[in-house]
Amino acid sequence: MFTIATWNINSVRLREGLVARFLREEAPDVLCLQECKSPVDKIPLDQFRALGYTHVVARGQKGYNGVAILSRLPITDAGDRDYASLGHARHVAARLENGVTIHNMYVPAGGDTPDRTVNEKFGQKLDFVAEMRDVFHADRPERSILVGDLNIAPGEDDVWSHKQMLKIVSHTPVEVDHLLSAQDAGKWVDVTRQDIPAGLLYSWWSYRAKDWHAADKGRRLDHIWASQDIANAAHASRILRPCRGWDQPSDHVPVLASFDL
DNA sequence: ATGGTCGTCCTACGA
Repeated sequence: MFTIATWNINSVRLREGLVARFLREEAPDVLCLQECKSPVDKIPLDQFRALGYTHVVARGQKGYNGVAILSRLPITDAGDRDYASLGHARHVAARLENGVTIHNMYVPAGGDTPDRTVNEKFGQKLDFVAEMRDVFHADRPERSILVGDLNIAPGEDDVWSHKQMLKIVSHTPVEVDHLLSAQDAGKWVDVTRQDIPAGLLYSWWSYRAKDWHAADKGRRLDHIWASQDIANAAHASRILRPCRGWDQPSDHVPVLASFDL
């Protein structure tokens, strides 16, 4: 059995202490981070190594984006892909010794206006997810786990108000269609919803709310998917809402799952 | 309808 976690950390350098606290308290075998906002050689790894996370596979750039996989199990680098040819550090893959491949993804947020004719970023987001669909269609994933900040909340219970979110980037029908097509092309199973099928579920709350907890206008943007062949090994999914209340928090909280593999 | 908050790095820009 192993556990995997995904967390958009919104600067790993600023929140090194929060990552260390999470690793001490939850001790996942693998932690996938997004929005590290750091070149790989400036990620503060010493504290993570001291906690047992001695294996690291990462891609980074200065100031923006960046994905990292920290593991206390041995992993090897399984490459990356420049989805939508943006030149951004938004994907990296690693392989465990049991043959499981882990994809760590950070899908573009897509800007404020859900119209690619006036907002280039929205088009890039759709193109990114369409390329995910094409890649999974051409080469159907096996013994694979895909995690990350997909920046899309697909279900009605993945947002605080389905009706009020229909024209808000992250929950528009065209984005949801793209994401579900990518999921279907790879025969990916949404592990979090397999484990917790009913009810509101959020992994992100805006910094702009006066009282994020009271307003509770959240969205489930962070996901753990498993390929069909290993989906029945997944269990014990959790979303750690309390992390949003930590000092100087990320606007995202960790999502976890366990696999009997 | 609007403005609200962060992080990075220099002044906006992306989220």
